[in-house]
Amino acid sequence: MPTLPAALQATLAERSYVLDHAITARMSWPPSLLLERRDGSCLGPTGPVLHFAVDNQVYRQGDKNRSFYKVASGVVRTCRVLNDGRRQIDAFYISGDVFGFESGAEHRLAAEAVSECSLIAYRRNGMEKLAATNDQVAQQFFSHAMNCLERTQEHSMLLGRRGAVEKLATFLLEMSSRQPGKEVIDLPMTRQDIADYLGLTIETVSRSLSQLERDAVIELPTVRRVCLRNRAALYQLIS
Amino acid sequence: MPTLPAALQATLAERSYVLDHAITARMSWPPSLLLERRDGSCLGPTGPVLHFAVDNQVYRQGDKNRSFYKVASGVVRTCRVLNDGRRQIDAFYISGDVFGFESGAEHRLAAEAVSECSLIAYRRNGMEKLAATNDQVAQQFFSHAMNCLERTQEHSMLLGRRGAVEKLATFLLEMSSRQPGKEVIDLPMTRQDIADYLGLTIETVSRSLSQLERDAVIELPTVRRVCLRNRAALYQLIS
DNA sequence: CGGACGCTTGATCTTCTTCAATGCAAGTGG
DNA sequence: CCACTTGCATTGAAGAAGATCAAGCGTCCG
Repeated sequence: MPTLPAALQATLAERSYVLDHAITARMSWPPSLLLERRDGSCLGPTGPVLHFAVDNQVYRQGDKNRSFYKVASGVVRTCRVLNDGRRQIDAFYISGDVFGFESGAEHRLAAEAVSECSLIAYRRNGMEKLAATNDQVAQQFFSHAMNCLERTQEHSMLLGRRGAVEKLATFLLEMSSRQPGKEVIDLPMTRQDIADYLGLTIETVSRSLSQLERDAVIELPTVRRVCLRNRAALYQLIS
Repeated sequence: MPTLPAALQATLAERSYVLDHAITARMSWPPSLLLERRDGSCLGPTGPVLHFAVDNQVYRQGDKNRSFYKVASGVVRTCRVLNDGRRQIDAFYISGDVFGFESGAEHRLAAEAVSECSLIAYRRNGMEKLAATNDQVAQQFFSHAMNCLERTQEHSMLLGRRGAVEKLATFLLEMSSRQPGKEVIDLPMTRQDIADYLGLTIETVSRSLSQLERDAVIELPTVRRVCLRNRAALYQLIS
């Protein structure tokens, strides 16, 4: 998914929802949804643009499911936690991604700000009415659900059957594919977040990264920045 | 999900598709879809009833995605395998469940017969045309996709953050909920299948079951039959 | 400068896997 | 009907991967 030009980003922050993901919407993982027309008018009944500080919750597990959201800037994670504190992060969402799209009356996953971020809220019942009358919107919703499903299935394979280093390799390539063109990846999330996404501990994440650096597959110029030195090796790791 | 009366099962095998899952379709995991009208007429363009012997493949990873299927009898598994042979089973499908519902041009998961089974095939392009003109069908498809998504997300939590015994406890309760009323569960799949579903090895599955039996939580009258002696203990395990 | 926070690294421990042997039930052929 | 094979399943012992526990390090920020 192409990142938006800075000017457009700025406009976005000003509550003008000009986006053009029509082409990419169907094919790519990032759960993008075309919620705006080309002329900039809004397709559905939106709520306000919301701002969240790091680690603030957009909604909790069990919260009434009234809205879903599109990331205007920043990064969001969705996750589930067991009552003994173990956490599984389901996905990370970056600029342009849509999350919080669930069918039940309550959110089954929590959503939290990984970094400072702004979100556009979409009222769920409004959008559902819209989908009922607008086939294209309904199609978009369906498409979005299927994309999420396929990605989650892929994630299950990862969690169930891959070792620590393989998990990290997969993660890095996934992150890379979402910041295309860039050879140096920015990791907006903590090691704990990565660990909870991959079903590992922070220590194992750290060790696996060090391992990859020792093997000259990656470089870690700073702690939150990764340079993929040997993509082929990474691809081979995930076989 | 209620099992069908024997007479109805027989009729079904004769290519008459009288089913009535309308009420359960929206709420339960088993991915049920209402593909037949109450009067017995078929809602969409179906293919034939197909029969598969144990371990036969309904379709492979990469096969053209032309149909999806409803289980008339028997059990089916969907899975992905890595090229070194590691396998992750995504789900088991029993009588009444719909599987093979994907949006891409090719199947990303394989589907195989766990036991001898018969399936009703539905042509994908026909159903898509139908969905485009029939809102109720489109709604069913969407609903189905969301159900699958939620179940897969739950499964991710299991794979990433639960220990062996917890995994088994979850699995047994899940199986139990799909054979409601029965205190003795039939496991139609092998230990290897269970292992690949839970991200474990057969040995660990076996040991965990023995463990649970030693703790008087379950009983194993035969190797493929489990009796839940202490449901409360199982629920507590999954906390 | 000092503290807080997140990250790394090492040592040890646990859990699960791997390897190998045995058991058990169903099916086959003498 | 009974040996014999065959295909799961169980069990034990050894090993490995990852978790846990415990320092230390770096960087950011007051």
